[in-house]
Amino acid sequence: MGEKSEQKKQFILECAKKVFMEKGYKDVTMKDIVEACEISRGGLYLYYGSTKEIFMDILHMETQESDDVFSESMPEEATATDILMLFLKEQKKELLRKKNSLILAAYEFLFANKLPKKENPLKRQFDEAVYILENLIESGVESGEFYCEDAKDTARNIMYVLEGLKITAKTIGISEESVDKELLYIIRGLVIEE
Amino acid sequence: MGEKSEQKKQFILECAKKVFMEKGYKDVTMKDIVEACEISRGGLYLYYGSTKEIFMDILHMETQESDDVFSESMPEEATATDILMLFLKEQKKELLRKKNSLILAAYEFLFANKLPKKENPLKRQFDEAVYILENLIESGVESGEFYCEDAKDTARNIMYVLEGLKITAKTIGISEESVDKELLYIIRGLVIEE
Amino acid sequence: MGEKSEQKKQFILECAKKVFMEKGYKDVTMKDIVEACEISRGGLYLYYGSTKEIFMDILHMETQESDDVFSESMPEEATATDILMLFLKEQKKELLRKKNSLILAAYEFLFANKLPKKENPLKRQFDEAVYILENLIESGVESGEFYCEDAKDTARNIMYVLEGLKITAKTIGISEESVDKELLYIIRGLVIEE
Amino acid sequence: MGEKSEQKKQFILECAKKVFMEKGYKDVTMKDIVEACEISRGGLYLYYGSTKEIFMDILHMETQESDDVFSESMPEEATATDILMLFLKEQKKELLRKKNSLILAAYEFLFANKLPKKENPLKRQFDEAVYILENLIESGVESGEFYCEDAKDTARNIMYVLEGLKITAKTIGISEESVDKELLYIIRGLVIEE
DNA sequence: CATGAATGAGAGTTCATTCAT
DNA sequence: GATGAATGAACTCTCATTCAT
Repeated sequence: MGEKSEQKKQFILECAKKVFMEKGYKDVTMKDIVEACEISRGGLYLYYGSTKEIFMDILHMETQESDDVFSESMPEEATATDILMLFLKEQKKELLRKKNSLILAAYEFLFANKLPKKENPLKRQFDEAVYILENLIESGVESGEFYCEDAKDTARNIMYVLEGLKITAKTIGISEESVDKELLYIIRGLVIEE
Repeated sequence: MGEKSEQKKQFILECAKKVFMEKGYKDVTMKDIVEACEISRGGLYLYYGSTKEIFMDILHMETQESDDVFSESMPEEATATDILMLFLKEQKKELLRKKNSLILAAYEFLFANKLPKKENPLKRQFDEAVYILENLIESGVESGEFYCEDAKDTARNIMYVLEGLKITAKTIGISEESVDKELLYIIRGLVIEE
Repeated sequence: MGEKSEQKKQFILECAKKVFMEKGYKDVTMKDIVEACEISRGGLYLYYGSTKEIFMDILHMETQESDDVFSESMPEEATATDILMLFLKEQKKELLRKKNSLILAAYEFLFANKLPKKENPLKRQFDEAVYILENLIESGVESGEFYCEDAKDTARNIMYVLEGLKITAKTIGISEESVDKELLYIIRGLVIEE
Repeated sequence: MGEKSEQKKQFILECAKKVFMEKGYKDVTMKDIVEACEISRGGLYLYYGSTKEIFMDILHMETQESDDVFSESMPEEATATDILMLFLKEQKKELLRKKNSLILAAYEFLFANKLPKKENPLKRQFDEAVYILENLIESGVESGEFYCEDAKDTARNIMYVLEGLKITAKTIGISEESVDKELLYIIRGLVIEE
């Protein structure tokens, strides 16, 4: 398969992604994806043999693209607090998003397919986020903005809270107010108020 | 439906529960449940019209039974710390359990069926746990065991962390060590060390 | 599955047999059989999971029924020569039959599925025919009708010739005249002419 | 089609032959042959429109090449008995061969495609073998090695036995011992023992 | 000539659901 | 009430065949 076929794969992934965002993982059939791509039944099978294959590629694609939150569009003189606030705001936006989210599909996928940790893109994403948060916290401590005994432990704790909020949002539902309250709790545990 | 029919329903729920624990929610077919109950196909339809109906009843049944953690087998003279430790230990046991858990099925179910908050048994369960934790924390503060500015906020935070650990365990996997570290983090944030 | 289901199976086998006689083995699909039986797609799968299963049952059924050639409708005073002639005549009829024959399908089936000898109904049928022929020849020798050095060897040889005629008829074709000539050759090698 | 194209056809036939030897006739798809030839899907269709066309050409090719058994490597002074023995030995080798045989594919092909006798290469091959055997027997009779009333009839009979052995080997299976016994039976019916 | 991506028909198989008994 | 045979819709997957390049 040459370059062209790589383009087609990309095209399929884009179309399929919409389907997964709409229907989650388990409910999606090859037929759904065929229809979303507006290609033929057999045509899809030239590139992918199952929804699982497709979803794994989407997951890899997605987790590659992300984490740019921190690097992108951040002014030079931003304080650690600024960055933390921005990060949490992004997370809030993501977890309150009703549509256009792959989270549900990703969870469903991981329920059904226990990946070895090395190949689990969400594991990588989680660990990376912890690492970045840790550095951020340390820099905040240095600059006197934050108080924190162990940056790594705190970073991890924040991530678990965020995961908890995410799954809560998707299962029992959560109000924006509740999210705000929780994020504030995090911030208050960290930032030194004057 | 008479009493007899209520018994039969109970019987079906018990059998179906095993299936859901085994296979999650989405993969379970009426056929699976028929086979687990060793009743006839038509027989099952006399009581339940879909796996969804069945699972909803199981969920209600389960959330009714639970929360006994706190009330059961707790000596009179137990301190708030004792009770908290016991609670967290229970949670740890639950979230590390590989089999015999309905968590996955429940998540899958809630992904697929957005219930109104009032009817969502997991919402009730979450709120109850928060309430109980809150009281526990307050009593710990009163007894001088804990330090805490806002018992309700802290209780909620702990619950989100636990939810985060639960979903992490089921998706990207988590080691017992990591769980312990996190629970310790919670305790250290609360208990006044001498 | 009770008695009723056994009847249904019989019914399916009868219908399927016609299909196999028509189309051989490999070309027959479950759909063909469904249509021949005039039942539903899923209905067939209640009884048989593949054309292979069906054909094996047909083969067993068929080889059970046969070999009655010798026992049926044979007058008491029939000589060995009479019986031999009748047997060969039956064989001739069978091998010249254009339609209504399972031979082709059976061959195709055995090409594709190497059965262990014990389970191969054609093996049993062949061996039985050899045995019966052997006894017939011996009785002919005793009565002075036949000359033969070794009845078993001769019986076997005759069966191989018949097999050769059968496959020839089905592949390169054979005229009735050629069959007659060959059967005559067999008879002349056995019967003592006056 | 030029010479070059004829070469390509030859190449395709050689590759396809291996596939047919491996899988028989019916199971072989154009895709299989494309893969075996390592050419493009469309490329194959430039030369052949179906597996049937391909197999017919292979069959013609094969039956042209054969029958060299008698002509090849036969010493001048060989007796009729020597030659007969060699012939039967060759036949035995062929019919016991498990792999690398087109017999099965040829049978399957002829089951599915009733060729007019003139175009049936196996018919030609059979007739030629009868003719050669007939001459051999006559020469053996003349040299006093064989006893035989009608050489043509005997030749034909031998060929049917061999066909019978061949199909038996491919369907119900046959042991080398059984083949030997049968070949011995043929020889004893012909050769004058001293 | 040669390529191989694309198409769509068709086979296999599984289940939710019904219904005569 | 209870049964389980029967139905048919839906999905997966594979190929023969075509056609733009």
